[in-house]
Amino acid sequence: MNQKTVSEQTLRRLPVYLHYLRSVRGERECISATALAQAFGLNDVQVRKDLGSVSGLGRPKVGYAVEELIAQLEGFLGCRAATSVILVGAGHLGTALLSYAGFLDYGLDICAAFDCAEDVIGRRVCGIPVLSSEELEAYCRAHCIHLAILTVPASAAQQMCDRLVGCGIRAIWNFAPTILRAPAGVTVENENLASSLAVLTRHLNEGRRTEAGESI
Amino acid sequence: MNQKTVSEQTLRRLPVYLHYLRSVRGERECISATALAQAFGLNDVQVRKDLGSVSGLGRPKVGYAVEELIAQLEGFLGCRAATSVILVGAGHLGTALLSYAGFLDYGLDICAAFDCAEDVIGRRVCGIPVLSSEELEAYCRAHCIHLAILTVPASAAQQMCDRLVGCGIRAIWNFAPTILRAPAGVTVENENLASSLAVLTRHLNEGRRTEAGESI
DNA sequence: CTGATATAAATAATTTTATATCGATATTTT
DNA sequence: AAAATATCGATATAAAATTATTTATATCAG
Repeated sequence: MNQKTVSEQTLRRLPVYLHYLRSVRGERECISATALAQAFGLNDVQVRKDLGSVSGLGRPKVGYAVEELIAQLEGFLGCRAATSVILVGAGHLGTALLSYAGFLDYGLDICAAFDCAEDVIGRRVCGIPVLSSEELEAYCRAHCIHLAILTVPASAAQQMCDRLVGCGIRAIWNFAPTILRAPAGVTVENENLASSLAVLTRHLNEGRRTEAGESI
Repeated sequence: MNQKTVSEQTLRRLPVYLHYLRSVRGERECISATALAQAFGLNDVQVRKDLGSVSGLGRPKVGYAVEELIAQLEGFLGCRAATSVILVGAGHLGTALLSYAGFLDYGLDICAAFDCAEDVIGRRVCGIPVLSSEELEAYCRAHCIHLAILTVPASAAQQMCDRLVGCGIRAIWNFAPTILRAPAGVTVENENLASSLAVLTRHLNEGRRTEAGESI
């Protein structure tokens, strides 16, 4: 079994490779690490190392068999057995995520959404039922849900986080612009838009500064 | 001038500090790096180092003056002078972002959205006008736009990226699940949901494996 | 004024991540 | 069949980031 410990950075790149490989499947039988690296603007050795941690059957002069690699990545990332997940907060962003079909490709099956607004409860968004948040605890326990997507307003996030932890959730994907405090054993992944933004605006400002001269 | 080069990891944390500081402003005059670290589950030295790269006026036994620190972070991150930005693709996700008020806090001013669907063109979402994508080039040049948020379907992303580059955009915030190829000088920040997801599901699976025993 | 204490700042050590180098191997060309 | 070439895999090196340790300093209680 190839269950090596993969670094976090590598782990984050693997789904990116997978997505690309899926897009070229059929077009080509094999692909080299060099070609992959070029497609992403990465170092080829890095790609090889990343792939090596889940596969290890690249052939010199040829590369990796696309289908085989896809299968291995899917296996490693757990895209085969779908994980059931709930979404809490069926507002704009929540709805956007519900209607994003791509999740299933990565083994995520959103089975229900929860909200507290009367006018959305009982409706379906892309086939996914929106339930009253009062049913949250009962539903999670009954369906053994361990992963939740949190898209409520920042003001309600921590309170909802506590409720989720209370009913057995072990991982929370937080889209609310707040830092959540959760006990050890519960992972919180903050999808922090402000962070990405900081990187972009720095680039813009650097460009401007260089443009302006700044000669000695 | 404190214009040191800040590492990317640090840069990504700064907006998080800023957000937290804003939430406690008024409540307290000063705050220590230790307290900040605890709030985020980070190492206190790291917080101090991060803050040191933009500020450097913490006082022993007291910490940092909240208001002063906010001002310095805002200055450094460029939250003062708002950057004009356009959003391309007014679908679910696009609308969610348009209605997310928080961007202005980080100096982002979404001044227009573009789409090609007849039924949304001409409408306003949260006060922001949705224009026809045919007007894209003219608008960007007329308003000197350099930053674009891309929320079109993956299939249209690369093509739209090329158009944006063509009309002077220098930074693209890509939400489409594709890798974009852009010339040097144009930064593309991919908001990659699949990567975050990989981290979460690994945690879930690790938990399950440990739970199951795995004794020798 | 003095000493205890909390905290910042500086420095060092560790860990993680990325890149470069090199030999081995399969494929293609001659 | 032999040589050339592209590529993998492993190892080594370098860079970056995080964490630990130490030192210095400001505040507060007595």
